[in-house]
Amino acid sequence: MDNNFKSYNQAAETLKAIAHPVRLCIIKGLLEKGCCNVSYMQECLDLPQSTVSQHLQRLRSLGIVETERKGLEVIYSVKDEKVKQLITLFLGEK
Amino acid sequence: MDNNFKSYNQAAETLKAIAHPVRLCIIKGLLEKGCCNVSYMQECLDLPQSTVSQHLQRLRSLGIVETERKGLEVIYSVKDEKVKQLITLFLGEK
DNA sequence: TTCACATATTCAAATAATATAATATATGAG
DNA sequence: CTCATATATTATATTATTTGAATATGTGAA
Repeated sequence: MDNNFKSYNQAAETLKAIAHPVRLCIIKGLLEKGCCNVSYMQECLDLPQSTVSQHLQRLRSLGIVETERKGLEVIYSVKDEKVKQLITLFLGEK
Repeated sequence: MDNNFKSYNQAAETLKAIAHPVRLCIIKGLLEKGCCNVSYMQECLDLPQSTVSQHLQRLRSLGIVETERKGLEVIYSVKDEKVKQLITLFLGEK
């Protein structure tokens, strides 16, 4: 049981970002669909636009998801491989 | 992107319990050592007894760790297999 | 029983996370 | 340029988490 504060803090930060039902749903959905724009997620989740956007920014700031602009839309997809594995582990296949 | 609230909430609850530097350290330490009493963890972590105990109770209430009393001491160990895999994934081998 | 030790629980204060309305920015069409 | 649409940011109120001192409980020894 060592004192590697930094790695524990870093792992905790990533896990906290994932540990929310809406963000789990976003990540799972992105994995199933491959990628997705914000409006579509917003419809599926039935949440205010700013709520969805803030969840997405949180995931993006940690490198969990990445974005690509396509005209007016911003397309999100899951980037972090460990997170992909984690979701498979906790939310089943696909 | 379905609406399986229940499973997302349940997964989020477990992940939230893990997503804290102290609790990560506890779980990692338990995995490395196999099992451990509270006083030892308290020393390693250099935190007040009630703080450590509260973190442990949170992990225990979700079935992430389990306990066995041995005289005055209570021995903790990691019970949840998915959590073991998650820790290996995020905090390296062992 | 009484005592010492190990652990658990309660309470209160401090801090962090969440949700949403309002506002701002970016892009493409006309 | 102006407008409409898609997305991001800010401000703030609400709620949840974390912490540690104080207190309580459980166990074994004498």
